[in-house]
Amino acid sequence: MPKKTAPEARPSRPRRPTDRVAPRPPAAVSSPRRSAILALAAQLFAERGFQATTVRDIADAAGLLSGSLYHHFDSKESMVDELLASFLDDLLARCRGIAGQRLEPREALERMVEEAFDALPRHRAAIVVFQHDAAHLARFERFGYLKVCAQELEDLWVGVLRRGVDSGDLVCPEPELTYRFIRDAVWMSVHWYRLDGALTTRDLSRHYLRVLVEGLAPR
Amino acid sequence: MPKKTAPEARPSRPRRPTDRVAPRPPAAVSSPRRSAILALAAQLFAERGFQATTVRDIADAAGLLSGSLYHHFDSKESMVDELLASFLDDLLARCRGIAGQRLEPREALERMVEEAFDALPRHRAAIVVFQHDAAHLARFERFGYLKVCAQELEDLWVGVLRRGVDSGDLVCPEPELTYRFIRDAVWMSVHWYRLDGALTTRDLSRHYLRVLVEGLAPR
DNA sequence: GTCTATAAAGGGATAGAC
DNA sequence: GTCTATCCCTTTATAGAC
Repeated sequence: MPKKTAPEARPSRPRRPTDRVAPRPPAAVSSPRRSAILALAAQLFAERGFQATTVRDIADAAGLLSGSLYHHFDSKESMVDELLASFLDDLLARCRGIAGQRLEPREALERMVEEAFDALPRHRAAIVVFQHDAAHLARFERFGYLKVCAQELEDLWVGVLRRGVDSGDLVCPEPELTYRFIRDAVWMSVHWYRLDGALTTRDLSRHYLRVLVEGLAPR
Repeated sequence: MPKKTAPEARPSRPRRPTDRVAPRPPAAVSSPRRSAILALAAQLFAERGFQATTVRDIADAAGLLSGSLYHHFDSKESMVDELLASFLDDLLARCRGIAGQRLEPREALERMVEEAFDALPRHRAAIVVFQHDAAHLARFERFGYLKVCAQELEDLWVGVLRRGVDSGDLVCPEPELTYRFIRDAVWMSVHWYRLDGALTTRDLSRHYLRVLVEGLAPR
């Protein structure tokens, strides 16, 4: 995979007219075929990582030749861009909703955790890709929003934790550290949680909240 | 990066005499130069991911041309192999030591968490690479040991948790789930923990143990 | 909307001179 | 132990026929 050309905002080859200037005139902005291809690409990105997935892999999965993909998408980057942006849009909207309701802090904490596990089945591939490839992608201008969104999420979470500390509802010495602790534990479950297993995402959120809120020491 | 040839146990090109049959006669098995190159490679793997790091990147960092790398190492794979194997050897030895001491379960839990944070500065690059690339590498025969080691680690941890439940020292409804919870929260910190920051790894382990053992609800 | 064919560049790895 | 030079393959992406 061409490390220097593929996921770069400014390709090193001479700029061509189609280089992300317009949404590529002939490509329908949205179609069932397009969505299906994106879903397949998302699955492959999640399984192998963005960089290890070639456009030929995607084309194979969709029953096309690689060149035909470019009728639907500008580039491999565009696909991962759409995938991540729509995930973050959805997640942020929901978290803003919860944080904005001014629930009791402990209730808000629970709702935030439940929300994350709830998103697992809907955004499985995007979550995996975000965890695996966001750090790399975020180095390119086009993906700058990844950092912005992550920061807003952190702010929403830390706000909830702080309110809990202020009200005496939660004991949490370092809200930023605690946020990372929760975030990492919760989102990493996407790597091993099986939709077809015995556990529902509700079971998972209940278990994680129990450990998180009650702790491992007997009360 | 040639997806099908690079990290594969059986390259698709015709098998050549040097294909991992012997440790490549002329290459010194260990030398300061070799170690220095491996350290540089490890850093690059951690920063960009194994696949996104080219042998030319590594050679540049070492002040060599790419061809010269092959005097020291068989392949890019061999480098990541050495990196991961030596990390896992060290970590497993220490965890076996702790688990084998038959400490009080709560004490053992604390020692295991401290051990993990302790390994952070020593094995920073390897931990990042393990998290980022192990799933992909483990699909190839050569890296089968990654799964074996991960399983042994899980067994050691779950053993400690189970003993805690049996003795009433810990409340932990699902030891496997709890292990994953702890593992993911602890090891993910490698992505944001800064050695040169205000927090020592000891601070980190204390904070995480507090949340984990005492919980966020006031006692 | 898909295919054929191919461009342009980068990838891992090798051989042999020095 | 490093360099020169290069092989051979894969990659993303394009152009134009159908």
